[in-house]
Amino acid sequence: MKSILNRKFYEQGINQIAERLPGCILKRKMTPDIVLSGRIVEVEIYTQAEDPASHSYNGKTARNEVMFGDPGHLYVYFTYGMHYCCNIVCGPEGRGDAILIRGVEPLGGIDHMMANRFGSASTDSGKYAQLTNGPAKLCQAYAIDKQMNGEDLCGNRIWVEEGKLFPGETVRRSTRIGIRQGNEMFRRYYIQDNPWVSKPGKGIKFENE
DNA sequence: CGTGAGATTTCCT
DNA sequence: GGAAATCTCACGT
Repeated sequence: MKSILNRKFYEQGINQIAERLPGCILKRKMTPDIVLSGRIVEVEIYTQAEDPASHSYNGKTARNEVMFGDPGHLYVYFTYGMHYCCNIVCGPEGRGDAILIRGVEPLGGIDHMMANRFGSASTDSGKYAQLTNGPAKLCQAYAIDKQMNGEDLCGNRIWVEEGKLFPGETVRRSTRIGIRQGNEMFRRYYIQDNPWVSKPGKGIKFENE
């Protein structure tokens, strides 16, 4: 069993956390017998101070207050009237900084993920390819909703385990997806060519091109 | 392939 | 009132 990322990990600088998260394993215990797991392949940074795209940019509200709390907790928000997305709160406390998890590669509990997303376990390869390659998709697969908002990632319901990149894998950076402001910053980190990375829309710029 | 509508919460103007 | 850190489905090419 790999080691669980501890509070110290989440108290690092947010850029360093974002660089290290790809390759790490997101796990969620549903029951003592059912643990969902997947490898993080894509994240985005949002910060309060200089980022107009961040929910925290205009200060604390009832919705975003978790972002301002202890690092290493989960910030879950509801958007577009339909979807939940989950973030990892980063430090320091009092500042609204967090990292959005945008894509994971399913590893364990896949039948349960399929049931959470499509209503029943399925072997449909088309559905499987759409299981967790987007922020709202992976939340649905992991059954993460507003009840998980504020959940401690150093607890025993949901956590992240240490992971690494395989030989040949590279973390690249680009501008972020689906935002109108702050879209000049290279704050999206993803494993190049991994099929579970969400599809970039138009207007995305890549670093080193 | 592409575009567009609809799901309907939370926040800001 | 309108936009938003999204996704799915329908329809036209």
